[in-house]
Amino acid sequence: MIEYSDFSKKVIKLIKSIPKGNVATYGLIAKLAGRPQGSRGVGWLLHSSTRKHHLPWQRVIKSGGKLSFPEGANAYFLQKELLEKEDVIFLNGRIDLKKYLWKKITLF
DNA sequence: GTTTTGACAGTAT
DNA sequence: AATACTGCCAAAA
Repeated sequence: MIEYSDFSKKVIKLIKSIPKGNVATYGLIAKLAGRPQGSRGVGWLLHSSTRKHHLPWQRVIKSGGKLSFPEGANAYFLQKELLEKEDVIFLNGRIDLKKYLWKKITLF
């Protein structure tokens, strides 16, 4: 049975490990997965694997704390709402990465 | 095996 | 600040 690449598996695992109330950027995920510049692969995997693995895709955002969708898109508001439900507050349309960026610490 | 797509990031203009 | 261009990676067609 063919499986995903190590990169993909790591990405999936990492995303599943994002604690509630935290967010991660594509670049960060890619970096942790071993491909510092594979943010696009992460994005692809994310939307592609979300069906198979119930991934918290809403916790994965673009650099700078911005969502991956243009304002006005239905998915944008959906994601925003999901995040706010998890105590992630939006400031001026962006997330405060200083507070919510997942640093892979999880030493709660 | 080559081309296309995809929910990106970084730099330059 | 906003846009354009480039670099990068993985999966599907």
